[in-house]
Amino acid sequence: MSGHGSAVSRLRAQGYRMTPQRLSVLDIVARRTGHVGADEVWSLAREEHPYVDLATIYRTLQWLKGLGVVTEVIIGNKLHFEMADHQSRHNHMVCSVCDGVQTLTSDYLAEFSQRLEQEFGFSPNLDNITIGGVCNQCRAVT
Amino acid sequence: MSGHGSAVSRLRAQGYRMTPQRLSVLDIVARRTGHVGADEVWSLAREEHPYVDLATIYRTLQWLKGLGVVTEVIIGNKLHFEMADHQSRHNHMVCSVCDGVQTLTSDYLAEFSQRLEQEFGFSPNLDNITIGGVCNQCRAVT
DNA sequence: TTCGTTGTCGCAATCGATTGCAACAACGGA
DNA sequence: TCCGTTGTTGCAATCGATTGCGACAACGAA
Repeated sequence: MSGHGSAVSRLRAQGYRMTPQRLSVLDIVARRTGHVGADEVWSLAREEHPYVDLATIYRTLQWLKGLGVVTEVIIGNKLHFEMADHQSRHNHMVCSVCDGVQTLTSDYLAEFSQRLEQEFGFSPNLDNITIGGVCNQCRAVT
Repeated sequence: MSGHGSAVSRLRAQGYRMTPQRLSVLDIVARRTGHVGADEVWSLAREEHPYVDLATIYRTLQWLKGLGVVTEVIIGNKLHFEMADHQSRHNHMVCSVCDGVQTLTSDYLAEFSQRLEQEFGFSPNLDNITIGGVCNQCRAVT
C-alpha cells in the first residue's frame, strides 16, 4: 500500500464502485513519485489484469482527475498523470525541446488568476494547466 | 483581397511556394474577423478546390502558425485559427461550459512570463496559450 | 447467502490531428 | 518558353483519446 488507502475508502464511501481495474490504476499512479503516461498505466495494469481495456484506463484517469485525486500533465501531445498533492499544489513547465518537466508552485498563478476573476468575472481553471516553453539547458544549446 | 496581400508577397519572397491551396487557406482565415475551425476551413476551401485534402489544411495552418501569420486557439478539443494581430497581440479565455471566447491583451501574461524567465531560466511560449475556465454568464446560471 | 439494481467494463467504431511516401506542380534558370 | 529541382500535395495509414452500446459485475437489500 502506498498511502492511497484513504482515497480508496473515501471513494467507496462516496458510492463509487471500486473495481479491480480502478484499484489497479490508482495503485500504479500512487506508487510513482513523478508522472505516468496513460499508455504506461495501461501496460502496467495489464500485468495484473491482462484484459483491461485502454478505454477503461482513460475513463478511470479522467474520473480520478475530476475528483481531484490525480492531476493531468500534458507532455508533448500525450496525457500524463500524477497524484494530486493538496499540501503543495503545483503546475508544470514542460520543455518543448527535451520534454523535461519542472514544477511550479501554485502561488505563481494565484495572482494572475485573481486578476482575471476581478477584471473579467472569468474563473480560470488553472489546476491542470501546463506551461510550454524552452528550459534553461535547451536554450543554452541552441 | 482582405489585406493579406502583403503576407502573400512576403512569404513568396522568403522562398515558400504559394500554391492555390495555401492562398485559399490564408484567404479564408483573413476574411474572418474571429476564429475559424480547421474543419470549417476545409469545407470552405473545398468550395474553391474540391480535391484539397484535410491534411493539407492542417499542414498549412501549422505552417502559418509557425511563421507567426496566424494564431491557434484551442476551443473544446478542436483547433481554431485567426490572423495574428501584431499590433494588439492577445490570448484567449475559453469557457468550458458555453465554448465562448474572450480575448486577453498580452500584458496580462507579460509579467508572469518575465517571472518564470528570471527565476527559472524557463522561456515560456505563451503566444498560443488558451486559458480554460468558466465565464461570468455561465457561472451565474449554475 | 442470494438477488436485483445500476454503475462499470470490454469491444469496436469514431473523433480530431499527424505522418510517410510516391506523384505532382511551383518557380527560377537556361 | 521549356525544363529540372525540390518543396508540396493527396492518399492512406496511424496516432492518442473519446464514445455508444450491450454484457457484466460490484454492492446493498432482503
